[in-house]
This record gives sequence, C-alpha cells and structure tokens, in this order.
Amino acid sequence: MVLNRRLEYGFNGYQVPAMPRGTRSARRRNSIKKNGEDNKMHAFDLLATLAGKLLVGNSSSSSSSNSSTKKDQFPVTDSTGIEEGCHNQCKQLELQLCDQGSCGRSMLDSQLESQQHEDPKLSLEDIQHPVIGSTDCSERLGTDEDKRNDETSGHAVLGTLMSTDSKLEDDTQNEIKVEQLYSEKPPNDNGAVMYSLREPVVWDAKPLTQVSLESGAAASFPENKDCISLDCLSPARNVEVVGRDDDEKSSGCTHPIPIKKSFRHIGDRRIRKVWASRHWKVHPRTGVNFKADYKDKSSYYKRQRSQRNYPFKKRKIFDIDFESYSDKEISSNATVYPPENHTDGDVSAKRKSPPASGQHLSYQSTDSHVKLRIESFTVPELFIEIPETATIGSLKRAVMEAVSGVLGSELRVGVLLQGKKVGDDSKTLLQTGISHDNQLSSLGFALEPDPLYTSASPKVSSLFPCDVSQPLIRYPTGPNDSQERTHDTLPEHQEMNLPIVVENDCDLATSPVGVLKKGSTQSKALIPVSSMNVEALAVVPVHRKSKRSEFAQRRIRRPFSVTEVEALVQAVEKLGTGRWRDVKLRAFDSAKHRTYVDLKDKWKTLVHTARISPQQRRGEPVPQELLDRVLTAHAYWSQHQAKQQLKHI
DNA sequence: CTTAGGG
DNA sequence: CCCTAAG
Repeated sequence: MVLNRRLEYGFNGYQVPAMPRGTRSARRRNSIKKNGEDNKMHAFDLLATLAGKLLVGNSSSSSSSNSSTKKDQFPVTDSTGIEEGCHNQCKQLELQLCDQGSCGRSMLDSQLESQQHEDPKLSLEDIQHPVIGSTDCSERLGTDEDKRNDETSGHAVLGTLMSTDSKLEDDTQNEIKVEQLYSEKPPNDNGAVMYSLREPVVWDAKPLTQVSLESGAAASFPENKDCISLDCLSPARNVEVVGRDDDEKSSGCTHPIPIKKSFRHIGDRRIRKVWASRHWKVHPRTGVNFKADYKDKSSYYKRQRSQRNYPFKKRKIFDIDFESYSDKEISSNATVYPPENHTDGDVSAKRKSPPASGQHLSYQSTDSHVKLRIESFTVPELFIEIPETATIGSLKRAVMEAVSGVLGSELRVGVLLQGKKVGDDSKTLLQTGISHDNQLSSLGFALEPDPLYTSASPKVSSLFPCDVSQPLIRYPTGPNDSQERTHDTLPEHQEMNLPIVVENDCDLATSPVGVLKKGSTQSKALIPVSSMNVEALAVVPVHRKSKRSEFAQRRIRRPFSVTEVEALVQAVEKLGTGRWRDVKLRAFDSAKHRTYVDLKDKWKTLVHTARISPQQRRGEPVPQELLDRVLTAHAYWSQHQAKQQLKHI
C-alpha cells in the first residue's frame, strides 16, 4: 500500500537565485546595450548558467546544518495519514536551490522529521512572489482529474498567505515550495517516479501526494486552505548566483548537474520501456544540444549515449508543456543598479540591499548604459511524481532534473516593462522607456518558449500530447525499489541457489549532493557567473555535453564478491558470453549497481585472472574451482561462437 | 538499448 | 570502471 503511493511534485515555478552581475569589470563588459535583443541574450546567458550547476537542497527553517543523522528517507505517511490527508491536513516541504557546499541533505531532515506523520498535503508557494494567479491544473492533470481540478481550481490564493517577512534574512529570498497535494487517484505503478510537466500521470485510484513548486501562479491547491500552513515560511537558506570578478574564465557554467547513472537500471524493464517510449515522444526542442534528427536511428542512439553522463539527459524525460505556462508564470525580478561606486566591494554592498519587494526596480546610471541585475528568475511549473517511499535524495534529484530540464530548454527571454511585454526587439532601451532616468518603470524578464522552436514544429499544439503513451517517467528511487523487485523476480531467478547481494545505491555515495558537498566551499555562490559574452550564450546549451565535467563522478568501485563471481559464472555457463543482458537479468537482476557491462567486464577480468598465476592475482581470492569453471565456460562459449560464425559464412 | 572491445 | 563504435 505504501509502496503504491507516490508523491507528485508540480513545480509551478522554481525560483532561482538572484543574479547580480558581478563586479565593475564584469559589469562594464556586460553592460546591457541599448538593444532589446542583446538584453534578452544576456539574460538568457544567465539562465544558461543556471542550467549548469544547481543542486537541489532543502531549506530548513532557521537552522542550516542539522546533523544528518536521519536517514535520507522520504517521510512516508501511513495509510491513515493519507486518508486523513484527503480531508484537511497539510504538510510542507521546501526545496531550494542550494549551494553545492552550504546546504546539505541534512537540511531537509529536521523538517521532514516533523512531517513524518502528517498528511500528504503539502502546499507551498513562493514566498516572495505571492502572485495570485491561477493555473488551471487541468492542463496538467488531464481529463481524469476532474475532481482534482475542482479542488484546485478555486485555490489560487496561496501566495497571499505567505508572509513577506519571512524573507528578512538576507539570503532567504528564493525558496522553492513544495506542495504536496492529495489525490484520490493514485498512480498506477509501484516504486516509480514520474515526471511530467504536463500530464503527470495516469493514476488508478489511490491516494497520491503531490508537490508543487510555485512561483508566479498558484495552482493545484487542495480544497481546504487549512492545509496551507505557514510554518514553512521560515527563512531558508538559499543560493545566490553571484558575479565574479574575473570572468575571464567562465568555467563550469556549462556543466550540468551530475546525475546518478544508476538511474538506468538495465535490469529494469519497466524503466527501459518508459525510457524508450519516451524518446520519440520528446520534442527535439527539448534537446538543444542535439542537432541530430531524432528519427535517425543512429544519431538517436548516439544521442542516448552522449546524454548518458549528463544530467541534461533527463531533459528528454520531461514533458515540457510550453503552452501551459505563459510569460507571467516565468518572470523575474530585475533591478537596475544604482550608479556604480567603483569600489570593489560594491557588489556585496548591493546585495545586502535587495529591492524591497522583488519586482521593483530602481534605475540609475552614470552613463548611457542601463545597469541592472536580475534578482531572480522563476522557471515554469514542473511536475514530478515520486513514490512516498522514495528517498530524499531521490526527491532532490527529481527536482534537480526537472529544474535543469526546464532551464536547459529552449527558452527565450522576454522583456517586460511595467508589466507589459516589450515586443519590438529592435527598439532601443531608451525608446522603450528603459533608461536611467526612468525611475518609475518596472523592468522584468520572463522566460517563454522560444517561438522559433515552437513555430518550427508543425505540431506546436501537440508537442506533448496528453494522450500519447504515458507522459511519465519513472525511475527507481531508493532502496525500496530493490526490495520491491526482489519480490516480483522471475521464477527463473530462483534457480539461482546463490544469494545475490542486493545492494542499494546509496544516495550518499552517488547523489550529486553527497559528492559535491564535500570539497565545495561555503560560498553561497552556486554558480560562478561567467562573463556575459555572447559566446557563453551559445556555449551553454550546445556544448554542455562536450565535457563530462567535474560533476560526473566515477562510480564507486565495488569489487565482486566470491558469491557474485559464482553467480556470474553460473549464469555464463548457462547463457554464454554474448548475452550479458540476460546474464544480468538472470543473476544480478536485483543488484542494481551491476550493469551488464559490468558483468561483461568482470568476466573479462575473470578470464584474465584465471590465466595468470595465483601470485599475480589481487583482491579477494577467487576459488580456483571457480576460475577453472571460468576457463572452461569461456573456452566452450568461445568455441560455440566460432561455430556460429562458421555457420553464417 | 546491447554488445564488444579498447582504455 | 569508463567510453564508444556498432548493431
């Protein structure tokens, strides 16, 4: 029962940190020219930067570093809790963009702890921008969601409940709220996580929790406002994107967040299927970095691989419904810098005096340049579904991927002036009214789907059709998954009289957070903002795959145990040496960290080991008996293969 | 995605 | 273990 439950996260806006444009030198270089187009491009650059290095952290009320004694396990409400949840309770959860170093996984813990037994209704919204909008969630939920729509349609006021005071702490402005909603229609599968920016799920009839990050528009609120608690408003640490003095070397900005490779569990058919079906569904637009035509099989595969190591691969997973959000939903706060002090410390000084209320701007300029800084950007609504039994680590990754997926998409930046969209790109800032002496104007930026892409596709209106297959992506999360799997293992598996070690991928070991956490600084600079050159603009989206980057960590080494070796040998004896996937399925289905490639490699080394003298062998000694079997099997299958070859000739 | 091999 | 060409 518990396993059937899922959390669904809808991100109606993930607010990213402010992007102060650095120092004098940087600013000089980056001075926004009086050209609308340039303006947009620079802004995009910033976004692109964001797309590179975000970590999802959790915000804890005031304390920042709790001891992470609590297991990284997502709080699961018991069934009763769920039931009650349908009625009127609420729990909250905050996520935030997190500095690689300062925010640890632990931050969620305390909060989660207190939520442990609460009902799945979480409703959080961007504190800073309690925009009262209403996003018809029917768009996301699909037709089956009538009831939910009813529930949610009338509750778009959450934002007003938020206290602006909660952002007093200088660095607590940007928060991500997670809303956990209830739905009487649960997902239709177990232990899976689904992402979808549009139509999240096809659910059966069980409770489900939903989380949504809100920003501009409020949406998907449970019927009872009671379920919106304010205790989540406590200031949270967040991350800032800061400018760098020396933007000479803009590195890192193009690197995506690391994604745990083990997402791709080879043995998991379900995943693979989804994975596969997912691809053709994905609109090319979502893959800026891939120019290859998706229809081309070879390039398709190539793309697969090339994405493998990069978080952005996940982008393909998301159904980004560009139609579901309008400009207003993705807005930003921009601040025009006051005249420069021409002191090196002026950056920090400016940061300490953020605009009273986000959306405001103050203009000034010493010269004909308009200097501004973007306080924050919010990204569109995202939708994630994740089992309640998933770990926090999984949640973080899910959010991270969703966010990076959106940020990496073909968005363009729109410029808003006094709430109105500035359509004419050819006009100068001055002509448009954006000038240093225009004190009252409000300048804003909005992310919007790039019309170039949307129009290029003949299927604009159905980029992400709701009816096509399942717009869901699920990936196994956490230990529970493996547990589940052990239960529904094929009978064949029982042939194995060997106990196969079922090892769970430890989040600590593999999660980006865990890794990045160490060695990162205390700086709140999540992203070293690079220089604002046009190059960066192009580089970020296109070349992000060029570097595996410092992020992609090598998997931890996990020597095969004798038991595993025996299982491998046994499987190979039976299946041969050319069917590693089958071997995997047969003998290591539950060992998620062993991929068929691993098995193949292991076999290779086993053969080698068997051939060398015992003195030369290292590691845990493998019984000679096994090694003999290895040689025998290897010989046999080699010959077998040879025969096959001959037959074909 | 899987296989096969080199690194 | 990683990376990649090839299927």
